[in-house]
Amino acid sequence: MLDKNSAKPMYVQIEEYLRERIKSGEFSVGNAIPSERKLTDSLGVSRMTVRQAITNLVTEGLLHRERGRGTYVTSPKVEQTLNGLTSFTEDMKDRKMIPSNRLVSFERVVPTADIVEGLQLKKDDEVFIVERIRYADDKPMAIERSYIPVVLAPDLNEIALCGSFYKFIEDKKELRISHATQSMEAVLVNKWDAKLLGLTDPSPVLIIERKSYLTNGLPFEIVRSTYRADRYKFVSEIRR
Amino acid sequence: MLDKNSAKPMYVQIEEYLRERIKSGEFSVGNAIPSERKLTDSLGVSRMTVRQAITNLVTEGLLHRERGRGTYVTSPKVEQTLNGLTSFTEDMKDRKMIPSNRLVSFERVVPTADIVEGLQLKKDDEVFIVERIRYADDKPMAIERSYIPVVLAPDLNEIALCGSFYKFIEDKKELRISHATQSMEAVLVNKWDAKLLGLTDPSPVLIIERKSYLTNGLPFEIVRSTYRADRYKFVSEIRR
DNA sequence: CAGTGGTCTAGACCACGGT
DNA sequence: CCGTGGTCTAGACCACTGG
Repeated sequence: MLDKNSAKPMYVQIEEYLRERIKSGEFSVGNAIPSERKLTDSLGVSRMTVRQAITNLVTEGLLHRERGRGTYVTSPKVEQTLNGLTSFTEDMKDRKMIPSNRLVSFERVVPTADIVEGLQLKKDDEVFIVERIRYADDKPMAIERSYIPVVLAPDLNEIALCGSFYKFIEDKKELRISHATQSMEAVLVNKWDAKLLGLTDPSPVLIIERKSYLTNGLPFEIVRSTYRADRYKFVSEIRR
Repeated sequence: MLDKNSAKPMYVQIEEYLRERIKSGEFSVGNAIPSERKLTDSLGVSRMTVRQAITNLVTEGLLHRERGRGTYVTSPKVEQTLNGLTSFTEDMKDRKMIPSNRLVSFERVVPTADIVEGLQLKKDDEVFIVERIRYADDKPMAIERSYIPVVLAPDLNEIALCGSFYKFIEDKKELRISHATQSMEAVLVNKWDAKLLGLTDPSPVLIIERKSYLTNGLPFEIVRSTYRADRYKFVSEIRR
């Protein structure tokens, strides 16, 4: 069942073990899983190790603990992938749509003051500005403009942009992405964007600005997007 | 410094200790805090206890660990309160605006099928429907319609609605709130809502639907809101 | 190499819930 | 009362980063 010699830590194996039993219905929604001490015995590990696995699943929202009673299975979590920091590509795949995109422009310039401040740059530091139109199922979904400090990825080029930029940062540059702050508002589309998005008359659009950070606390990208409101609904999960 | 006999667990005291040193600048952004073993010695607790405190601060996003190097302070978290599951009242206070509201209607009815399904009700179960106009700085901000199962709070009345409904649920009813799922989209306002919100002509509004859950996995409230897009910007923080 | 975080053990006592 | 999760100890070995 569990492999003590595996490279996988025991607590990860225990997480998978519990996840499987829950998915299979052996431990069902609303009911308690075996107590920590029972799992300790049956799995042959120490209680702290069992607790580490359970704690992770509680943080994920799959289980919840009740002192003096037990540990229970919560809702089935349909929303699994809807959270988290994802790229446009991943986002559209989650929505069962086929993503594609067209590069409109790719420049290297000294940015305006708001970007300098937002990306915590020094005076005269350069950024790449990448402007793209994003499609879902071959219909325009959003206009996207990204600002990326040149110093973080001096070798960024149009080819690297074809794949996932997040993957590029994490794999090629050996930097780790931590989190992002995002703002969203609705406005009426302007004429220029309307043309690019294939909209007519007064149509609402969603303006999303996202700033992404590395684990060292430095911002590495600002993205400003304009989404067709008739095709895009933003879904999120909020923890108390 | 730390009080072993306090009702407060040691790891909570250690969290507070670290938070204070970070706020005071003694442990500053981008730099490492003392290693786990040094904290173990200087605080006179075991390493697992120190780790528990640090793990919580890492989950919060205040620290991040680097294997073989150390534990570092991340960005100052301006967004502190912008996340989390909050009520309209709390939300507006965060934005330095004064919230108020007008009760439009308060009914007790058997709801439509979508609400029955969304709240996992049985046939003929009743809900309260609370309709309110929400104001910020005395100007209309949103129209809000809440659906709450009668069975969860049979004594709900207009007075209880003056305060925080979340507090009512948690304190009076001894239920614990876990999380919520939320969707947000932009549309053009209809004539009726335009009148209530004081909008004219084609104006965009944000439609937000939130379903909130208890720790036992059951939904306890659905809220459908229509926000004036010209006055409301939705800000969130996303973790990878 | 010494120092760091990552994982794990085999116990312990506590506070709480239900019988 | 017993069983539950909550907290805590005093060690241990590992894998990784850096000088």
